[in-house]
Amino acid sequence: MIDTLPSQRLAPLIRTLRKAQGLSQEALAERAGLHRNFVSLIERGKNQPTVDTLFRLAEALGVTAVELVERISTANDPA
Amino acid sequence: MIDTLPSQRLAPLIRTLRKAQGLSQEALAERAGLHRNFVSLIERGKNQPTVDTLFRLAEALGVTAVELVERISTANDPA
DNA sequence: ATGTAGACTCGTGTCGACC
DNA sequence: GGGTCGACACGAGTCTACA
Repeated sequence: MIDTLPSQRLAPLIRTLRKAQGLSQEALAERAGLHRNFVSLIERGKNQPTVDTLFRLAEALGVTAVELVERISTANDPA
Repeated sequence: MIDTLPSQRLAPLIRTLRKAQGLSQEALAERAGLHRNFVSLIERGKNQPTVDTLFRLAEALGVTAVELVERISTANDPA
């Protein structure tokens, strides 16, 4: 059973993957066609993305959306 | 390359899976803790869910969120 | 049982500025 | 480079009602 909300598990994962790519929030935002502030909010779990935005973030991070979802679906710490 | 938006590919898939479970929109909505109208909008591609809502829909459909995302990530028709 | 319409609340997502 | 604030447009999500 997963008690934490997916979006809360997604937040730190985005940050981890972004740093693994050596990207700044600004660079990630530009790649994903999003605003810099929004990336900041997502990484801190203040906002959660919609489905389309999730896919754009995944692509910008160089991973598949499936990979993102897999990692926030596991019981272990995704980051 | 995937030109169609994920949310647009998700729409018919939700409907297919729901019918495969023999559920009405109402029943699915109740299971997922959503409103009946919202399910109707999603299945017709008028609205797209957020990440948390996607997970709740997946669970209510008896599949994993990973499975949903896998099927809307393929080049083939997910439904 | 589904689609649609309207009205509503609140969150997503943008933008500029500042720290 | 990142956090935060305020303001904004628009979309997510609820609800009632009708076809």
